[in-house]
Amino acid sequence: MEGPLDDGYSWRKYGQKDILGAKFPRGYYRCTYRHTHGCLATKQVQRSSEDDFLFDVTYRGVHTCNHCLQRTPTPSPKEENLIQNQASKPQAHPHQQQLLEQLKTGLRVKTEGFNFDEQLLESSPSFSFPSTPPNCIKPHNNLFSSASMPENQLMGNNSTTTSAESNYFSLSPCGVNNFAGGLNLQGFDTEIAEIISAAASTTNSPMLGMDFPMEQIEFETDFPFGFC
DNA sequence: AAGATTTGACCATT
DNA sequence: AATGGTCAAATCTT
Ligand SMILES: [Zn+2]
Repeated sequence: MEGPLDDGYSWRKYGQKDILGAKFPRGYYRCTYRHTHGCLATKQVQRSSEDDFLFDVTYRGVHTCNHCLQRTPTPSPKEENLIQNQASKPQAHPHQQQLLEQLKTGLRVKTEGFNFDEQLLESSPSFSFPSTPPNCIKPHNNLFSSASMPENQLMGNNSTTTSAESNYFSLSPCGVNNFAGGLNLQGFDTEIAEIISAAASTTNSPMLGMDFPMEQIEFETDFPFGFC
């Protein structure tokens, strides 16, 4: 029924747990192609305690399944409005939805330096697996960045989804995480390749018009073998 | 029959 | 002992 919007990948649920403090259980998913293609990407979905239509989604690992043709994430299209969310912390960056997409698609993102977009764009589907080769693609540094993008989706039957995409993007240098928002990644230490968490709001209250659905993505990278 | 979900047991950490 | 994450058998869906 409702879950966070589709992120374009296909996942297989392998567990669910009640988490202390949370009113809803957390679902554990791993890439459908784990065995067939050895893809180790996983994600966790947790419905937010307070905002009922918010979901925190945490991605871990990158997809190495070049096969999965990822469908376009969620709804389609285009849209136009964006809403800045209240939230906020980060600086908003206007253009870059693509980024998001990429993010979502999991193909990494990170840019090295600090800043910006341009580079981000490069990360494209072309290369795929980071697994082995550390560096290159992914940034050698582990910085993690977070972005948020709002998205709307109506549920019920008709789904019109309008969505906006404004995103915020923030990067921080090695190690520190500062996303205030909502989640925390607990320790990042060992070997997590990459974690991305996103909170997506899904359906909203049908009637009320506003929700600002927002989706937030955060992710953390660990040094593949790297440094930092 | 094959693939996906559900769900409690089981394991690792703290 | 309490938590969070994963496994796997039973079950449901294609
Ligand atoms: Zn995958």
